[in-house]
Amino acid sequence: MAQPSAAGELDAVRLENELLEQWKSEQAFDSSIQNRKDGAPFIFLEGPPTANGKPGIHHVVARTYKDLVCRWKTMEGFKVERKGGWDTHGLPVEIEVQKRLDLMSNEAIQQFGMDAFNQACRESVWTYEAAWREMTERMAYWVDLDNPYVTLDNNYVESCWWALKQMFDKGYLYRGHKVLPYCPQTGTSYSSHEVALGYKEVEEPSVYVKFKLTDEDASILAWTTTPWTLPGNVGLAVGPEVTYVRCRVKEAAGESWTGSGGADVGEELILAKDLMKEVLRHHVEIIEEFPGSTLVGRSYEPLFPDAVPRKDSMTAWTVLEADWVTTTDGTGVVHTAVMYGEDDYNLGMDAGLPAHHTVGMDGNFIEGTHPELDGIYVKDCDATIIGLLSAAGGSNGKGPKSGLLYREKEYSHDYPHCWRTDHPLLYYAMDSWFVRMTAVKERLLEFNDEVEWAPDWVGEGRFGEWLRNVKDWAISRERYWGTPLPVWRTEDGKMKCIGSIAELQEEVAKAVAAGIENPECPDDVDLHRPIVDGFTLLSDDGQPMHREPFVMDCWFDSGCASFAQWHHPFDGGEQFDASFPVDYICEGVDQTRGWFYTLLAVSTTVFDSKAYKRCLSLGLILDAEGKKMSKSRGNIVDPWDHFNREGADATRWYMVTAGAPWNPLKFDSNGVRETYAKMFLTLWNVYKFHADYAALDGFDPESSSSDPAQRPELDRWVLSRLNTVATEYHDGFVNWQFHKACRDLEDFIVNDLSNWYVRRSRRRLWDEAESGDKLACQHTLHEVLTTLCRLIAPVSPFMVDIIHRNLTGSAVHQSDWPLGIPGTIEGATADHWDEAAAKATASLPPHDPALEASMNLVRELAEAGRRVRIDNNRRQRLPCSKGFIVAGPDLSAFHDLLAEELNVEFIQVENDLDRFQRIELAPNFRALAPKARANVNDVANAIKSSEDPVGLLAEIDAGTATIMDIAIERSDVEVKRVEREGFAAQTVEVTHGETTSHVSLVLDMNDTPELLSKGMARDITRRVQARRKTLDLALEATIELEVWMENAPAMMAADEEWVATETRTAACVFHPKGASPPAGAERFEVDGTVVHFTVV
RNA sequence: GCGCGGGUGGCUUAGUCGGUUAGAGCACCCGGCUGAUAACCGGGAGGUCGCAGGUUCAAGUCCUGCCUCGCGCACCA
Repeated sequence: MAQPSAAGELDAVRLENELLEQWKSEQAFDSSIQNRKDGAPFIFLEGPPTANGKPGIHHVVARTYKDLVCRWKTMEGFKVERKGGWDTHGLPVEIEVQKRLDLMSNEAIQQFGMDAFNQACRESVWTYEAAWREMTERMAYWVDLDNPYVTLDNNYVESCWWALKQMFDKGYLYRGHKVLPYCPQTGTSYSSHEVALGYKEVEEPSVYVKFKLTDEDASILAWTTTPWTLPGNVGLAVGPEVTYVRCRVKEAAGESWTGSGGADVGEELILAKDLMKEVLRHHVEIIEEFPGSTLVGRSYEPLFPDAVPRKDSMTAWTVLEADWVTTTDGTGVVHTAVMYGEDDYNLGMDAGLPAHHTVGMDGNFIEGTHPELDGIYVKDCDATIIGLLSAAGGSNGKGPKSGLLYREKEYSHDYPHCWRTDHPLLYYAMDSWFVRMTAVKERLLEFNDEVEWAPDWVGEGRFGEWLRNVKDWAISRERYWGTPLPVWRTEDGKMKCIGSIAELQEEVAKAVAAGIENPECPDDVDLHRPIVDGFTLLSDDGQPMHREPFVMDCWFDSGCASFAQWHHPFDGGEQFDASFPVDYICEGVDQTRGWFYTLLAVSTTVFDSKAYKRCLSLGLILDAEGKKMSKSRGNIVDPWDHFNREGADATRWYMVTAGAPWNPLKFDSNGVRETYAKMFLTLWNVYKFHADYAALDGFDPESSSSDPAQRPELDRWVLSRLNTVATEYHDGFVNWQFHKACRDLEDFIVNDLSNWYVRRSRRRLWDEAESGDKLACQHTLHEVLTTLCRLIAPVSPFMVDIIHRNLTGSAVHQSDWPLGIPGTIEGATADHWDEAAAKATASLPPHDPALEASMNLVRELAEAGRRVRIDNNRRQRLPCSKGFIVAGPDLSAFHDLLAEELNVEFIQVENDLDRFQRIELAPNFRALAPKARANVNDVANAIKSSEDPVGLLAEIDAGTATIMDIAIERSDVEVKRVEREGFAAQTVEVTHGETTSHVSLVLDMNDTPELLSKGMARDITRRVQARRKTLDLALEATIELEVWMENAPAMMAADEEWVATETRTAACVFHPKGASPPAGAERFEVDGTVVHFTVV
């Protein structure tokens, strides 16, 4: 029944594609959850991607880690449901549609019709859904894409409304007028976490401008990097404590002065004393010094007299004081344009400056600002403004002959840009809605402390720092496609927040009853613009209320995912209660200010709870050169390149082993190939070795048995190694060290399993007769392979399922984790379970550390033997009569194995250590240093270079050894035994727990006729085998062999026979000396012997 | 500018409490081994451990400053 069939050649891509079909028809994903329906729940929450962009390799990375943990936990017995999700609202969608329909302004959209526009958005959302689905399925990310949560669904939106109403009722939601980063191209303001996405270094003209005082012939100098804000200037701010100077220009500027601006001799300028050197390009004399406070109240000439109406402001175009003014930049005087800077705005409101826009929402100067500027995009006006200022008398005609520009300087700094359109953002005063995050800061920090972050420094450092500086969340957008802000407002500011469709219907009915006309509001009313804009509600005092014309920041939508995915609180109450807060989320580190934050922000303000318990924050994906992958760079790696070449297994394994999950991953296509060749090919060949012989022999693991305790050392060794490696692997998973876990497991497969166990076991399976030894080997391979399959399954799910199915008849993804299934234990939760009970469910082979240590030594000795031969020029195939093992633990159980590996006739244990070894003493610095202090090096040298180490050691043991007045004790030195010169020997150092010992291997280099004959037989055999292979003969095919030799050792009959048997020769002829070989015979030469042979 | 994380042979990387020969893989060269795979084994070449100071008997490791890359922050006027 579970009898394996032969493996066949590996075609990873075909294998994976066929398996995908099988999984689909078996509903493997679904049953993997159903199998655990009684298990403790482990709650995963999928961060919703946007389906209107193509999935790239970085999505594969994130999905690998999501999938890995979910599969692992499932195997551990937990019930891990995985609802897919799609983020469907917001700017990315709108921009895509705007581009396609050529609607690059808000007017254009409104002309086109909001209704039609939103319909286009709704469709555009799914542009790449098929591509996402294909990628997701192909990489075997198991997630329920058939019942995903979708942020545009009415139910989802209704839950978001509900959440907003909770905030509203708690007083966290408020309407404000603030200066916000604003993008005129998209016509929307941004929240700080969106701004953070778009900082770019730019070089811009900065200008030093003269503000001519009205009552005397002097100008105050101020600096700005945004010349376009100058028409809006209505004030200057100085630090009251800062020392300013008034100085007079003594002589014209030097030749080196370039660029616009300047000053005449005799002109008087005012600026901070500290910044004179930095700013001034003229020789000046200081006329007076004074604190900023004496400047306060002075008035100056507006730069652009018609740009801002004074209205009733008493303080416009005067000097104000502000304590945040410093002398680190500029002139120590801050140009204040009320509407275009946060500080400016606050200062302006306090001081009563006129709040008047000189720039429209489209980013162009408003009519009436200045004839040369009106209607032009502000960022295109730098040169014009500089020109106007520089004219004689300046832009207002009241300045000095030299104009109002003192100096121009290119200035490079990081400036926020729109993360969608790449345009510079303008700080712009506007109406907006906020969530009062500052009110819950302490709670945010407390909840964050409870989250298990991987790596911890993202939580403590990066995210913690963000929370400690938390700002109120600007959640409204002047856009069309999104969750509408459910707040209705009267003209005089009375407000209602609607938290459900039912409530909306109720309010609409009320309004209709009061005679306000309204469209129908059915149960399935579409909760989008413009439908919701059409409803007019009634305030408690009988006034009409209109909806605030905003949509929500789309990050708010995804921040509601933990409950909105269940339509909480309207539906799915139990499901929500049982799954909040979630156990695990995993996204790129770029989500720190994105989803990681909004999830916590929403859960804190709505539920006063954290939203997730564990968060794996992944590093950025870079290209092979270490550059960020981006469409514009054209260095995006298409996952299909690898899915179709090395397969998803290798791609996933590569990603996990390439580095720690939180480190930036340099994605190297070669690395995927290497992983395929090393890890998966090796695994397949080990499996093939087992399966092919198992099929041949009709091996059935269930109908035969082999007591592990009775198996040969080699078997018990590999099983113990498996135990050790599996345990460490599991610990790695627990500690998020997936990379280390997988690297070690790969090393086990390649080194221990393939290169030692299988290599050493090959002949055991060639035996055609049934034997206990063969059975032991088959059972061992069976156990090792099935356990490996289960360990690898969460990371790379394909090949191991094929192997597991063929070996056991069951799917690996329905099987149990070899280290136990805590999820099935009575009373277990995702966080706690009975450790002892969990251990009892583990299924690992016996652990035998002593055996592992011995085998380790054996392997070292085998390697030492090869070194000895190379050092002594003795070819590997020529046997030695004796090999001596000097010192070390008892290895008699491995003598046969060693003899074969070393190609010696006989292993002898040498008890007289001094026959082949001598002693070396090495200083133990750690012990010596405290005693010898500064002399430690001299003492150490004396010990190292001792002429008579044996004598010295004897003195030390007798307690009479003294070097440089320091008594040397046994613990001050390490005794090393090394091979004596003149022998064909090598010494290896082995550590057995605390103690290290030195074991030497000595080979007897003397030849005998028997040895020479044997060696020659092996050489001939090896050449004939190679010939068989090139002739592509079947394994069981027999041949006819003829051999001619010159200058050869005499061949023993037994050796000639051995050649015949090994090479499956029916008729073997060794021609006598002197016979000449036919032309075309194979020829080779070894140690002076020339051999010809023919194979027929 | 401030904060975090890096910088180790051509490439990728390990390096614990500071301990004296800085370890591995890929690639390269030489040799060996193989009815064993795209393999394996041995050896070799290749390193100013970003730079400069400092602490120490001893620094890749600790301290200070600087350079550089990445990420994050922002009241930058």
